[in-house]
Amino acid sequence: MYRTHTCGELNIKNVGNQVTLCGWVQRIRDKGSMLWLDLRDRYGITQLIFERDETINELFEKAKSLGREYVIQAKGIVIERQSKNPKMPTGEIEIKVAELNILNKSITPPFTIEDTSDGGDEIRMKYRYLDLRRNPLKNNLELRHKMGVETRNYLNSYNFFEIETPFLIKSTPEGARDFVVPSRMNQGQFYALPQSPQTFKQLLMVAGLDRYFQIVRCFRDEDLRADRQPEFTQIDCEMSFVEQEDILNMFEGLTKHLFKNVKGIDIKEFPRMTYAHAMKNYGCDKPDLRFEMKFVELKGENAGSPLLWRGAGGEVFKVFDDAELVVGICAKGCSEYTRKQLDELTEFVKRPQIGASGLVYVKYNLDGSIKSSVDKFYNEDELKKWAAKFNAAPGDLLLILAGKTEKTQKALSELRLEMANKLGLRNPEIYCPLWVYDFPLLEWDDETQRYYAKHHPFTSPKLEDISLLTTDAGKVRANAYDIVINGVEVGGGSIRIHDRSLQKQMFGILGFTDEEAQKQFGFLMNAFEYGAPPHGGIAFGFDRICSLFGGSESIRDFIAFPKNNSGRDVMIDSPSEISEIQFKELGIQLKKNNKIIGF
RNA sequence: GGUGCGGUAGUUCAGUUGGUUAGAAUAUCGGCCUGUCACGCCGAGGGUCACGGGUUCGAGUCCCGUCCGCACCGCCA
Repeated sequence: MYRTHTCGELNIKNVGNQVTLCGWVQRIRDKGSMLWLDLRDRYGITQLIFERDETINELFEKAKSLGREYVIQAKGIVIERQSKNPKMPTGEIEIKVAELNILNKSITPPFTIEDTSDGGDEIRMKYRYLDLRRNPLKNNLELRHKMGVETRNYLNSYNFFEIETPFLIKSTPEGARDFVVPSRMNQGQFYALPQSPQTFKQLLMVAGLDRYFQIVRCFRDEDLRADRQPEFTQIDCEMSFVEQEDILNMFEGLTKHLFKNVKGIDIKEFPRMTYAHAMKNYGCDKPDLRFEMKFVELKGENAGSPLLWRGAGGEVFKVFDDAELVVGICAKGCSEYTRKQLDELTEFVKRPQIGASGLVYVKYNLDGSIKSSVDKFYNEDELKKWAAKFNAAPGDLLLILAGKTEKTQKALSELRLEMANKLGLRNPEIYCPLWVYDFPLLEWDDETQRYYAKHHPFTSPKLEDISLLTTDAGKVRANAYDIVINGVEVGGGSIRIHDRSLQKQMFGILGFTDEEAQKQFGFLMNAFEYGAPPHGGIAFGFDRICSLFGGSESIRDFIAFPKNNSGRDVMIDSPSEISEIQFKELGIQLKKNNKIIGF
């Protein structure tokens, strides 16, 4: 037996016990004639003590020879410490070692294995197996494990079957780029890795399995971000004989179950908000509801009585006059912002990524006076009317953008988050989930001059909008919904089409000929002819919800072996070239630097 | 595909207008230390300044290109 206990469990009650511990050398404190060693494993740290006068010389010298991250086995007796350390769970005891075995040596690690390591991202990624020894990463993986366990517990209790679906499937042109895998046995043909098990889970519904889930890897060959990996994990779910309401309730339940059982937090009923409402009030379809700061329109579809028509002295303020939308937010308590701070906010919205042309501010000062960047155009009375419209109090700052509706909403939405960051309103310990529903079914793409499915092509249109499909398809709303927490889209789904002719019509609207639709998705439409039940589902971004629960924005910290920005695994150095033989077996040639590789 | 920031000791970083032998902290190694727990004290070693080219009497520093990393935009049904 290698060990009798772990390094996290011994305490004052164990004093006198003979124990054997195994672990890694965290740190050695060598005081000359006595030496302490912190021994670490997954469960914690236990201090070992070696004393020159009381231990045989050979043992003491062996202890002195150890280095960081050596793997050792120590046998000894648990004793009470003379000076205790209340900061650690095992801080009242230490092990007086009688026998020490070096199970494996370690060269000096490239960075320190501490909670706050001295290593940067790059080096820690290269030695990921060392980084994972650190508590923060280890705790993240533990959180992820618990999330998986609780997800299975909940869904199992509601009769969901966990069913695996294939990874080697068929490439389809819609949506994200596929990762493709060449087939050796079918030369010239390729599998694709699934972007999601979408069609398979629908076929499971046709099969009558009724309730399915899978915690499953999905693959998308698109550019990466802090919250996007080429392979990522979804909690993928589908149910038969359900309406939207049933799905929302079931998976609001799952989310609450996870909060309760993993974080110990009780969450109230989730607010529900239409897509249109979210766009109008927050400028985006995944609003962060930890704070208000709702949009107020001074001009636009929802402005009510316009306040902008007359400028002071009869002058017309062209920027506002010509704008499709004039909309702002009220930043509480920010009227004292300096010129420099306001300039920084202006720079923020003018960055190319945001692209607003400028920022109008109105300071509602504590003394009740008003100072704005448009004083030339609007007198104090008019600006006070604006302030009233924003429900602003003395001490508040109005920030106003104008321009094309979509762009302006997006820019103000970014500004809203930025102001909330500055005001400390985005506490990662507070969770505000909500449902957003009634998404548009389709999105028009100017470049290709066609509609794309906003969710995916299997999403059903709302019954009352179906007549619009042939007349004004862009206006059709879908039975689609997202679950949003703290401004993060953690999941989304829809009620699916289960009728062959409607599915066929949908492909038609997306620009597929009947032949193309049949070739790509015939298997699904054929299945619909054999008694497909009404069904719908949802998929949660598992990595994202884990990182959210862990209070982090980056999903990489919640994946054991993630890829970097360019889709590389710098530890194993993939992707990598393959041999000439492999090319030949696959019947593939590659042209690289004007040289043909393969054959 | 695009924008921005970055690449200097094992590691994290500093490095002035372009000017002598490129520094600090930490890690490593050696010495001292009987209650440490971020131990302390003394000392030592450690550099292809990412790579290639250019400007210059002289480049870590300025210019161009390449590579790599991070964040973001496009993209991600």
